[in-house]
Amino acid sequence: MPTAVTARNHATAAPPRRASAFRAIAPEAAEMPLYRVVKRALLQAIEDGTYPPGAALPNETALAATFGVSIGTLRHAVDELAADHILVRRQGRGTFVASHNADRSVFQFFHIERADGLREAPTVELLGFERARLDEDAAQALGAPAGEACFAIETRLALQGRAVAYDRIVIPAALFRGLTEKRLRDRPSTIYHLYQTEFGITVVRAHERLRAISADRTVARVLGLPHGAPVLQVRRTALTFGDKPVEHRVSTVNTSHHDYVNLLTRPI
Amino acid sequence: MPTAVTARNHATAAPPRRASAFRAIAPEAAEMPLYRVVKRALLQAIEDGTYPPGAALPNETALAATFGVSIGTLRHAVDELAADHILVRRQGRGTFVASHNADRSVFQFFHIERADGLREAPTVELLGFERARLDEDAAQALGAPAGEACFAIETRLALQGRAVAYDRIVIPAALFRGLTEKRLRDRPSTIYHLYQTEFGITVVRAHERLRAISADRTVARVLGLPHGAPVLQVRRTALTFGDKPVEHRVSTVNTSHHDYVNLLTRPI
DNA sequence: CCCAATTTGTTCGTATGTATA
DNA sequence: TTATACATACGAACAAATTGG
Repeated sequence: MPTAVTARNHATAAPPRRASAFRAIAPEAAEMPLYRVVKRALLQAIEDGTYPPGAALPNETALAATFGVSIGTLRHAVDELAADHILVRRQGRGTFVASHNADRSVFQFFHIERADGLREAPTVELLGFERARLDEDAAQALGAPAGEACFAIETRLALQGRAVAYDRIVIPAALFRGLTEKRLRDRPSTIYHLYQTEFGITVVRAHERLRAISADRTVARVLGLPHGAPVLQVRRTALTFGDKPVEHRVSTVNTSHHDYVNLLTRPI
Repeated sequence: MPTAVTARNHATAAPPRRASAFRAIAPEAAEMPLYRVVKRALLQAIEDGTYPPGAALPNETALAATFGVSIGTLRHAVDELAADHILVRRQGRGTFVASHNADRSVFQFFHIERADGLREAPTVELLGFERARLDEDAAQALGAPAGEACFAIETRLALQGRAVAYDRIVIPAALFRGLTEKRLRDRPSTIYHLYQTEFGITVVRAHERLRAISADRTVARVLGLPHGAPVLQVRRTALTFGDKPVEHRVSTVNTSHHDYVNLLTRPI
């Protein structure tokens, strides 16, 4: 729950701007603007489950009162969280914690579309599920020691019945305690939705590094390509709050009929 | 020059919110919020050269007065333009029209970096320059009829002396009247800086479609790769204001030692 | 080195418009 | 229709960064 703080009066006499009780509980934020302190507090409340995914936040007036800031300052904080896809605002309804419905996962994290521009959600087929140990690459990506316990998941993604990508996913076992092949197979929605609803892990952003490689035997078999065919390799690190890595994924994509699409910067 | 408008008083009596002279000069914006009308007017002023790249805008108080809006509304408009990299704000100095210095071109439009994460600006070598006619692909990307006159430019990009990318650039001749190989070769900075300073064309964003292909003879020769090696093909359409396409570029990248990097969403 | 002027950044508060249930 | 919530717009005061004297 966000900490209640005493209201401050800005225009009069001159209460020192940095002396609010609110700031006192976040000493590391000493020289941070107030709206950013509020943003952090909201993030913290989302992380610790005070406001779970899909939940509505209190209205702006109430939130501002809770934090002891003006509604303008509160809105500034919420604006940034909305820009980061952490919150979703809906006029007339409220402000909600973003949840990993199919749309979000597809539009924010899935970048493959047909060469003619048709965009749709892939069908996912589970090819493998096993307990394993982090190899060097995955360990580095996850910021964990090599050899640590993990789950290794393999899936094949298809668009219009055509196999398009072969994904090898590595996630730390410590974060996903109790994951079983059955739970993974029976998930009703995307895998990021499963992370969120079953393990309380919300993927908020990711970075990807791409290169062209030749299909090895495994890739060729899974994607139905000739051995040695050029394929796109996408290495993704998915991050949760505080830029903590929670998933390492290597996608190998057949780009004969599909493209990886990158829309740079925001539209005007 | 931004059009001066009579100031409106919001809090009192009740002058109809939609009846300002400002709105009257932009009838298509009838149902657009005021801050967005201001944003469009600023964009227009930047496009038509009232505020050229690098120029300082009048200060916020003056701009707000010019448009006849409150400073909060003016700031809302400027905020969005800054988020779009059209304007750059500097506390204590002013607000400036973004210009295509090397940094901007590199950080906003160049996505190749060494596999170990080292990021630097490429050295560019001009391989070819000729007048040509738009082929089907380029015509579609540029939204122009095939066969129209264009310039076809070929460059090789190197990082630390190693050839990394082979770029084929197509730009409409009509937009770049007077471009010569010498002017291109003698440019002091990036090619987008040349577009901006010599032809008044500012690239504000772009979209890219990526796929893996096999190096043909030309690519193999230019990049020093074996024929058939897997390479990354990046097809970029660069856009200016109003999402008007101004450049079509096909980059072919040797990703043996470098990656194409995509940082998804904004940092928190 | 410090001071004053200028400009954006932050914060406050209030009133009204618009979408939703 | 009414109530609620976010969206837009107004205005004011002070903080912080920059520049030039």
